[in-house]
Amino acid sequence: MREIVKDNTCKDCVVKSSMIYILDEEEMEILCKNSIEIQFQKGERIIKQGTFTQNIVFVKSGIIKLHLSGPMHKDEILKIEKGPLFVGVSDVFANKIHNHSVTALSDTSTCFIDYTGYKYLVQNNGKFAHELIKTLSNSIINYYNHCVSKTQKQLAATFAEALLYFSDYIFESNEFLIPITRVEFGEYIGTSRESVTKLIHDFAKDDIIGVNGKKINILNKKILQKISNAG
Amino acid sequence: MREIVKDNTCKDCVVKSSMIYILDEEEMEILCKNSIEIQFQKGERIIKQGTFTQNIVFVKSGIIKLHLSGPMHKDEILKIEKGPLFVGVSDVFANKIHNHSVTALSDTSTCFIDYTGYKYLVQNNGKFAHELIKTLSNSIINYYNHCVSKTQKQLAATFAEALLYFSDYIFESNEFLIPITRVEFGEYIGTSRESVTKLIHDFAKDDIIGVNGKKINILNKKILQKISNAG
DNA sequence: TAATTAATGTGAATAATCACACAGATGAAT
DNA sequence: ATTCATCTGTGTGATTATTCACATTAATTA
Repeated sequence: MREIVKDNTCKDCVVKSSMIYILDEEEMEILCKNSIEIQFQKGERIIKQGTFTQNIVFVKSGIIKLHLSGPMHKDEILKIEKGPLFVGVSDVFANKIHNHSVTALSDTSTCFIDYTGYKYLVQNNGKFAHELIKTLSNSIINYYNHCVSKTQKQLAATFAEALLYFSDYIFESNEFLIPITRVEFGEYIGTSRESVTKLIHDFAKDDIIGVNGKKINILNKKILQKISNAG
Repeated sequence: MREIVKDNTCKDCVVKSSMIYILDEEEMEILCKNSIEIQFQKGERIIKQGTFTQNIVFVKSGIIKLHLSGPMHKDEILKIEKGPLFVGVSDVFANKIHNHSVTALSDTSTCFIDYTGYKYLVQNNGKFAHELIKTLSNSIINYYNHCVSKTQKQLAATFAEALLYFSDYIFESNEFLIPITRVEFGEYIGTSRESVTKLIHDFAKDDIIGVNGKKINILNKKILQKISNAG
């Protein structure tokens, strides 16, 4: 973990979320004073569940997971996402305590932003608030759909969907390194490590994917989509 | 379904959400012009998934379900809630189309509010926006927790949790009529109708609950909580 | 490099869940 | 009252997924 403090980081930063474009220079200054740029290595925790909310975290680049230790103290991955995006926002507004953790799945570049400036802008810039509400709303709806899909589909279909998510959204390539272990993959699609192993081998056996450790090759995306849709 | 159009409905309405207290009289007028009070009977659909978003719906009183037809065209109940609360908010801000349905589980009194006034207030009253953001944030976090709990707990624990939810939150009584059928209960806790039947009978056999059709009597809440927590 | 830990693969046994079949109960519509 | 559709209870075999017990292979560190 490496800290870099700069003046006017945000103004000069090339990575901007859609929410930031709404702000003028003065407002950006409000948001960014006391902000700190921090780098995380793969595996490092960015936000820890149960700690007090002090910052909104802007993930400039990198792949991250949102995960939650459930009632049985078993970890579950809520979402896998990539920068640029804000994380920790709902916790800041809902609670004094972070509801879930955020961990880097690749080397990740972030800005920790003191939440007071963020809250000030929400109350004083209607467009900023509106943009945030849109983001939160989308987030809810996506998670509703994700959850229902996971519940109703059989394991193979959920697994296929996850592979397509990596291929089409996260990496935008048919060849990639899975950014998580088999255990984590189980925590993501709601099954055991062993079942993940078996699914991978079943799919490889049918020449749907090529596998070499963490390296995945989508060989037949059509069938993958068919399995995902068939449920 | 019965429509009642009144002038200044909201101002004189005794049922108010926390969000409404923020508004002054002029702002309430903005929100409520073109609002229509509509009554729904048990079983009637209030919002239909797939239709265009035109209104925010304020549920004044009554029990409702949010439900979503999933990828396999199987219905799943996302949430069971009671008024007063707003529904349809995330859909209005995220999309042109309703992502999920809302259906009355008891006779329900609502106000349909044209969303343009609502959006105007979000952009021009920072406190209103802030309050909405808090509500949405809480909603996300609750659903994260709900979902993880449902995934990780065994069926009996999820079922026990649902009974406690009805008893402690929805009805605030140890004796109540389940507001849903066995099929819907399955759609809510993620199992089949048959399994719900079996769970009910198992719990009744152990004298944890008394059952007579839809009528439920919580006989031993301690054990129910223990089962829910044990996972 | 050896020692240690974390991650992965596999088959067999076990458990959970589903799908179907059939019967009875309830309730709304005519 | 009669009809029809929906809702409910219960058992059974089939299907699906989990767990266990190891074996094996990276990855990390002393």
